[in-house]
Amino acid sequence: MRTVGSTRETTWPVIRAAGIELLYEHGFEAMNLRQLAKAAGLGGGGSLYNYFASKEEFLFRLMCEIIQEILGEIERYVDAGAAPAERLKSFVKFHIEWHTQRRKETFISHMEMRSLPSKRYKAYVQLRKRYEEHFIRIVEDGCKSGDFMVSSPHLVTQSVLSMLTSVCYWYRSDGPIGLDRLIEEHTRMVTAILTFSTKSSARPRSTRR
Amino acid sequence: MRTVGSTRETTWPVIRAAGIELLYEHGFEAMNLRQLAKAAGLGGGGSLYNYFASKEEFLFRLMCEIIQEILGEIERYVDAGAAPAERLKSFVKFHIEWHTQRRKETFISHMEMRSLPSKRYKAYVQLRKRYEEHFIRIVEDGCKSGDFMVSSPHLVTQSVLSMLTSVCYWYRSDGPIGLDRLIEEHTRMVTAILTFSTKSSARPRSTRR
Amino acid sequence: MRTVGSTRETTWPVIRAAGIELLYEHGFEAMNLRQLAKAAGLGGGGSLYNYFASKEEFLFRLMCEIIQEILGEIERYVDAGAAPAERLKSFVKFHIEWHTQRRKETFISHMEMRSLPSKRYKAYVQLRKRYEEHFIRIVEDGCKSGDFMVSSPHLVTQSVLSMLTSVCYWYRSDGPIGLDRLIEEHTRMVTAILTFSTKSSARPRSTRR
Amino acid sequence: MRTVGSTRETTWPVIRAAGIELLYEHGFEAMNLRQLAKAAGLGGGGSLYNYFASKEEFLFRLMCEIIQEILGEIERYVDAGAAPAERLKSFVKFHIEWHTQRRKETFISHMEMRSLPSKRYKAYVQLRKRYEEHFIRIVEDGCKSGDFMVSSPHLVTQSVLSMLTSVCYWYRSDGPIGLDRLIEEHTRMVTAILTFSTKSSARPRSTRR
DNA sequence: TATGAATGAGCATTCATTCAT
DNA sequence: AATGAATGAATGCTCATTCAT
Repeated sequence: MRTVGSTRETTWPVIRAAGIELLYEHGFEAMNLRQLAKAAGLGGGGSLYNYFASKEEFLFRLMCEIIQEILGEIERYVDAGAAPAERLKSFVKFHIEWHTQRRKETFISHMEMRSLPSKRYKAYVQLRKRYEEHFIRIVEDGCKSGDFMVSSPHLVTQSVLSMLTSVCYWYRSDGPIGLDRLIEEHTRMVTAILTFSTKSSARPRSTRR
Repeated sequence: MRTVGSTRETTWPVIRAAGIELLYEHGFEAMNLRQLAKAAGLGGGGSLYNYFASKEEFLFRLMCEIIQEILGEIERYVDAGAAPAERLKSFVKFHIEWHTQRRKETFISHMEMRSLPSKRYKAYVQLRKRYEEHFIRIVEDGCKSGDFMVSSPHLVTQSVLSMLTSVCYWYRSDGPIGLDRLIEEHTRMVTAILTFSTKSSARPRSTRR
Repeated sequence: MRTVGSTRETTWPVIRAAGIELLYEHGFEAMNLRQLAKAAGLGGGGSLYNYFASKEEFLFRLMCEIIQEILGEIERYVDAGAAPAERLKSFVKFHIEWHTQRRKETFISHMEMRSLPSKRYKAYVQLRKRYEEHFIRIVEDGCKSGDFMVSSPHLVTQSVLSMLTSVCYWYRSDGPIGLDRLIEEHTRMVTAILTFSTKSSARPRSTRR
Repeated sequence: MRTVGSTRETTWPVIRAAGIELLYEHGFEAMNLRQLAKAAGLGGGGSLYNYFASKEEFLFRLMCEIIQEILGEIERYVDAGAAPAERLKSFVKFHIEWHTQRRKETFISHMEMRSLPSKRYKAYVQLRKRYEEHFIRIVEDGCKSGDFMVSSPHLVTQSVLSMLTSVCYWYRSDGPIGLDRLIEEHTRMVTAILTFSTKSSARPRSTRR
C-alpha cells in the first residue's frame, strides 16, 4: 500500500531525522529498526528497506550525508585567499557553530564510526580527512607565513581538532555558556596554541608587540 | 565442578582482561558474553555469572575498577603542595601517560558511559568528576596565584581535558610520535592556553619576562 | 501506466518463461515474486498481480499450462489404432522427447506438486492421471493381445513411468548421450520389462521365435 | 536452563526424528525452525542452535547421517564374492527394503538435495555416488562374466537406479502391494533389463535355456 | 565454581500482497 | 497495465540469563 502523497523524496528525510534522534539517544547497536520505523511514522520495519539495504548501510548513508553537508558548507564558507589568522578564526567559528547547531549529527558521526563495516569505515575516513585538511592547510600556511609556529604539526592539529570537536559531547545550547562566548574562547585557545606553544622563546612575527 | 586453582582471585583478572579487549574491539552492545567466556578460557557463558550479576553490571564493575585505579594513582602522584605551574606539568604528564599506556581502558571508559543504566551512569560520573577536579583545582589555584589567566574556567577546563583525553582515540605507541614528545607538546599547548588565552593583553606574572 | 505494446497476450509468456527458469533454479518456496517481476522485465512486484491472484495460483497456472500442452500433444501423437508394441514405441519416443526438450518444465511439474494447495493438488493429479493413462492403456491392451505379459500392472506402470520420467533429473542434452540413443535404450528397457519379466517361463507371442 | 536428564545424546535423535517428519511433510524451504523446536519438545527455536549452526547445516547433517547409515548397512549386506546375478538380487532386495522402510528419509534425501548450498551439495553427491557404485559394480561384473548384457551401462544404471528409488515416491506400506511382491517384481524388471535389453538377438549365457 | 543445555524475548531481514499514482 | 511505497506477518538467528549436573 502507498500512503497518500508518500514518495521517496518525502519519506527519507523523515527517516533520517528519526534516525539521528535514535542514534544519538541509544547508539547504533542499541537502537533497532522497529523503533526507527515507528519514529518515522511507518508501520512495520519492512518499509525501511525501500530506503536502505541493511541497518549498516543506513548508518553509512546517514553519516555520509552529514559529512557531505559539512564539506559542501565549509568550501563555500572559508575564504581561501585570506590571511591564515583570519582563516583560522573563520574555521573555528564555522566548526563550533556546526558542531553545536548539529550537535547530535556530529556526536553520531564520531561515536558510530566504529559501527561501520571495514570497507565503509575507510570510505568514511577519507571524507573526514577532506574536512580536516581545511584546518591542516590553515596551520601549514600560517607556519609558512610566520603567523603560526608549531613544532609538531600532526600532533597539534589532531589535538586541536579533537578539542574543537569535543564541544559536541558536553555543550548544551540551553546552558550557561552562549554560542558567541564558546566561539570566542575556542578561537583564543587555538590561537594561543598555534602562536605561543613553541620550544624557543621566539614569538612568531605577527604576535610580537 | 571447580577447576583446580580457579578462584575468584585468579579468574576475575582474566575475565577483566578479556573484557577490556572485547569492549575495545567491539563495544559493549556489540560484544557478547559467550565471546567473553571463551576469551577468558571458560566453557559456556554460564560461569561468568559467578563474577557478576548481569552484562551491565560487568561493564559497571570494569569501568569502576579502571577509574578507581586512576584515582588512587593520581592522588599519590600529584604533589598538592607544589606551585600550580608545576602541578600542571605533573598532571599533564600523568594523564597522558595513563591514557596512552592504558589506552584501551580509557577508550572504553569514554565510549561506554552511554551503555551504563541511568543510576550507575550517575555514580560513574561522580567518580570521573573526582578525577577531573584535580585538574580544575590546579587551574583555579593558578588563577588565584596569578600564574594562569582564564576567562571562562568551566569552558576551558572542559575543552582542555577533552583534548588531553583525546590521545586515547588516535595515539599509537608504535607510531612516529614518542611518548615524551606527546607529553611535552601537550604540556606546552595547555600552558599556552592557560597563560596566553586571555581577553586583555595582560600577561600572567610567571610568564612575563 | 501502460507500457506501449504490453498486453496480457505478450506479457504472460514472458512471465511464464521467467517463472520456469526461476522455479527450476530455486524451487517454488525459494523463489520470490520480486525476482520473477525483474526477470520478466517488470518494475516492482505489483504488476504481476495483473496476471494471477497469488503466488500459489501462479504455480498452478504454470503447471496446468505445461500439462495441458503435453496432453494436447500426446493425443495428436499416439495412433490409438496401432498395435500395442507400436504404440509403446511411440509413447516412449514421445515421452522421452518431451521430457528432455522441456526438461525444466517437467522437472518443475514433478518437484513442485507438493507446493500446490490441497484442492489444486488434486485437480493437478487428475490431469496427470489422464496423461499416464495413455501408457496404462497401452500396457493393458498389450496384455490382452498377448504382446505383453505383466504380473502386477499397477506396480509396473508406476515404476516404468518413474523411470521414463527420471531422465528430466539427470539427462543433459549437451552430454555424451544423444537423444536417439536415449529413446532407443529406453524403448528396449521398457520392452524387456513388459515382455520378459514374468513369473512363468512362458514368453508372450510376439517375442517368440 | 537445562531440562532434567537432557543431554546432547538424548536430544539430537528427537530433533532428528521431528525434522524428518517436517521435511517430509513440508519440504525444507516450507518448514520452519519454530515448528521443528516445538515438534522436538523444545521451547523457543533458540535451543536448536546447540545442535547445528544454521538451518542449512541441519539439513546437511540429517542427510549425511541418513546416507551414512545406508552406506554402512550396504557394505555389511552385500556379499562381494557372490555371482553377479545373486548380488543383483541382494542389492534390489536391500535397496527396496531400505527405501520403503525409511521411505521418508529417502524421499527427503532426493527432494532436498537442491536445498543444499553448493559446497555441501557436492560433498553429498560424493556420498551418494559411493552408494550407487555398489550397483554399478554389479552391472559391470555381470557384463564381464556374461551374465548381463548392457549396451549403454551409464544410461542403464542411471535409469534403473531411478526406477528402484522411485518407490519412495509412491509406495505405501499399508497399500495393496506387499513388500515381498515389490521386491520380487523389481528384481524381475531389473533382471529383464540387464538380460534381455540388448541390440542383438543374442542372449547372455546364464539365461539361455 | 564450571559446564552446557534450555529458555524466550528480541532483532534484522524477507516477502506476498495491497494500493495510490 | 505498470510502478513502487507501504504493510505486517513470518522467519532464521542471537543472546542474556537460568539451572540441573
